[in-house]
Amino acid sequence: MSNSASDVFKALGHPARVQFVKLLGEGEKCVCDLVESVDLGWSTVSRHLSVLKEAGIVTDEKRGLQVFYRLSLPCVSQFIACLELDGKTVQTDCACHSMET
Amino acid sequence: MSNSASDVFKALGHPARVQFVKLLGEGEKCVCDLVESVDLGWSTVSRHLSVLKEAGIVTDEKRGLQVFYRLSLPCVSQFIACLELDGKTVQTDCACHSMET
DNA sequence: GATTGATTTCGCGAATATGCGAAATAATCA
DNA sequence: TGATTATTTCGCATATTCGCGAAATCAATC
Repeated sequence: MSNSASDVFKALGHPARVQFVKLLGEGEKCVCDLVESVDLGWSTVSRHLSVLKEAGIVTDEKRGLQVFYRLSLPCVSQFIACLELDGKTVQTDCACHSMET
Repeated sequence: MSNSASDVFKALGHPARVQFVKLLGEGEKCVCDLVESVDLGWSTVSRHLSVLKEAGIVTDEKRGLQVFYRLSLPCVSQFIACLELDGKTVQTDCACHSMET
């Protein structure tokens, strides 16, 4: 009955949040970078990030004045790439839950 | 801007729909099977299935009186299994978009 | 200690999703 | 043809999500 997978999916069910995960796939970013990448206000972006955080998809760390976000569920970023191959190709490999602490 | 990946995620962002995808991972099922697997009325289940269909995650086929659903995006079912390993294990492989027509 | 800069929280109205029962379809059978 | 079974569509009420601007935090600096 308890379906934590659906919480992860729900958290990813918004274009801005997918966009953030894609960017974070390149490495950590501060909120300012993420705000720039999307046509939304700071408060809205912040809320989207907290949704991703609650779902366990990202973590944040405050350094100085800025807050940096990074992917904590790297397989999500790979799965997105996978979806965007759009039915054409057969797949490589999927490193769900890579072994970071 | 157009983020079809987020449409797939949004479609999966409900426990019943994840449940259906998991069952369909075992093979095709008629709507009656899916209704049984969940505590919701027929009309609700039917709507959930149409959400999955619109997102390209399942296809349906009518045979006689019954409608059968099957996964059209098998990697989704694998990704769910992957998520449910819950951070413990390193991953096998992810057959996104297997080569059915 | 007051100010500045980066980010989050709050409260709101508007849009969307959810679940239901009733009615509509569609295929089969008598 | 009319009844039966399986499923979908519709309309409604409730609940959740979205995006915004204003106000609140919080760390660094003056």
